[in-house]
Amino acid sequence: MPSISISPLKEQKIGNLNQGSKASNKSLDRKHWILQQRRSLPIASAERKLVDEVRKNDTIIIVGETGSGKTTQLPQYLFNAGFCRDGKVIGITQPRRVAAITVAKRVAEECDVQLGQKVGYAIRFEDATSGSTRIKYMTDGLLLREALLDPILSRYSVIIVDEAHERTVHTDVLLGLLKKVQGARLKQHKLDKPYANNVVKLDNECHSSNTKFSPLKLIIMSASLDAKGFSEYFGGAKAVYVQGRQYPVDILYTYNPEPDYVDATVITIFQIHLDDNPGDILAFLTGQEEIELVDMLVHERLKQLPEHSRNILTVRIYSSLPSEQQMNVFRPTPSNFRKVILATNIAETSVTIPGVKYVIDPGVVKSRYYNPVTGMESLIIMPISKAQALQRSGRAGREGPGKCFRLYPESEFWKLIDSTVPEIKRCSLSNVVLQLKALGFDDIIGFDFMDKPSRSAIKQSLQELYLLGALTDDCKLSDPVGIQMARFPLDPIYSKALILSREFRCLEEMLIVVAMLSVESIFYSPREKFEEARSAWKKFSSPDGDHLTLVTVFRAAIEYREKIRAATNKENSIDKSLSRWCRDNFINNRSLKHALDVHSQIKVYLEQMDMSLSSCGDDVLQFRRCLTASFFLNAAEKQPDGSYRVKANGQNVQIHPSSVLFRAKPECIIFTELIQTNQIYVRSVSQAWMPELSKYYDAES
DNA sequence: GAGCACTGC
Repeated sequence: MPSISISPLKEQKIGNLNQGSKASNKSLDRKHWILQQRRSLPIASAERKLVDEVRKNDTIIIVGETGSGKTTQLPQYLFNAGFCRDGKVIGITQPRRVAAITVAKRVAEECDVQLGQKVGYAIRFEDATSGSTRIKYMTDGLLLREALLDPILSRYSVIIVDEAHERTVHTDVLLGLLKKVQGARLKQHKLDKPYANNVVKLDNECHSSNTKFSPLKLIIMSASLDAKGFSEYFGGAKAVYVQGRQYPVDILYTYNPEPDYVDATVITIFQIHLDDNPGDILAFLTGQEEIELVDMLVHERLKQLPEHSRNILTVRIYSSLPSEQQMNVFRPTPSNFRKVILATNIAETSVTIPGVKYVIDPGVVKSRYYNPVTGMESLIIMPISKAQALQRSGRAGREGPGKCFRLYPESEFWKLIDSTVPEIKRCSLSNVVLQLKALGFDDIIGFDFMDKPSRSAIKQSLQELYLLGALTDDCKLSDPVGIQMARFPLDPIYSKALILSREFRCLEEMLIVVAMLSVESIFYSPREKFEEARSAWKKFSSPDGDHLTLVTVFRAAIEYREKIRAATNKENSIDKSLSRWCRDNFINNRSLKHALDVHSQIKVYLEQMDMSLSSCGDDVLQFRRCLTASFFLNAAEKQPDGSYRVKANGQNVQIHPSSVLFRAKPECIIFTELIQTNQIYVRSVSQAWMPELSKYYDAES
């Protein structure tokens, strides 16, 4: 693999970005400061070299550690070098929404333009771009959606895939797609012969609309030091190394393996607190329960310390925690206190907490595991990868030299796998397969993935899509069902439910169900207020099951919001009131807001497809029929012992105690979630409608 | 009568 290294220390003049705007002294100071900041970034000295490399190569890999400035600077360098001529756009993808927004804001400020003009961003539910946008930050999933409408991504001259080392499903599918697009555009460019039709088929002969396309420049940016995999995948693409800005972190290992990492974490916290210099501690744990346990243990042992040593403040952070409580980690620590942050791997990449000097890494993570044979997903605690260990220790060196305590011997570290198994190899592929089919790739097993998912996982998804009617007998996308399904940004089974519910005249109800099922748990119950929460939920509960219960919650929220809206017009106070309503009813505010967003987004899609919202009103049976027809793959029958047998595969399951049907135990159920913890549970359960069900399982009945 | 890492369209 050819590669070059770039020294970060030499300074070099950078392009003129402040294009003659008059400003006050204060903002001149700010601009001067920004320019200073930009010039001092490690990447600044490499501007000319990088631009040269991009000119010379169609694909390059940029390896840059945190703090190198690659995400904010490179697009500006390329813009100044003329890569946006003829109105072309530089697109930069991010795995996370927050990153796309914050980076775009920063770059807009650096360029001294209004956000949404020259520099903009686009994420689901939010488009801050315009016709004049030339540097566009977006989530990788969104670019995939864009490709459905414009398969050769004709607006873009350059696409930068950032954080590629994270290897999310979206990143992996995007890499495969971009490779094809690049090939197709190059071929077209060389042919130099415009085609009349507007059909593009990427996996075969390249056709395009009657314009000539310039080649697509591809830049893959990764923070992991090993660029080999990316380079090989892109035919030996050149790798360029850019140094980061990171303080040294001392790595300390234990002499022997720790039998109980929770206990070892608590001991290490106190060891640091009593023996080491001031500085906050970040401890990585696997989940909510473990975090609560460690928090309790720390406070217990704190009582045994002399008064003057009790100056520890603990804060917890994990994703299902309400945002107000998440914000606690950013509150300044009282002087003389040491902050101990107990976090899941949300603190690995998504949230950066200032002030951390010590990291405690027990070396484990809770991770999703998918069994393609049973189609079941479960969460298991497993060892992290070397790359992950590196990422964790790096959290101690953001502001100064730090220390990382790995709660395992060094010999164990070397046994860890190099990098985390890409998500695409451990999740259901139904959505991926549907998207690829819609993009024109018919041969999924032969698709050029960077890491191929297992054959059985692909076959399982093809089978499911076929049963849902998205694929024809010869495995092509069906018209119109498959095509419509691919358009919805939903799980394929939910898309199918929407399409079916039109026939059953209950699209309005199904749209609510699908929106509510597409988000994290709607119900929020703090452990200490469990009973209170349960009685608050009672008023929403429906005897028919959890799905109509969700409909009731959604409608109650809308009704409440409209009532407030009638009284005040201020969006701000409407939001506040709705938050209060959520708190009073033990509803997760963030999840509900998300569901409202999904609901309105899908509604627009439905309108575009001329599917009008029809309601079944009080005809609950009609809704149950539709639910049964949509989720017949998820039907289960009661067994003599009160457990259930899934009709499609004979799997034995239990109704989860959180379901409204937990006690009622009807003869036959439909479920929309399957989860394995101590037992195999189904959640979100409704009564099936037998006559409808027998249509799908008539051989048995 | 249980407990769900983290993202994303």
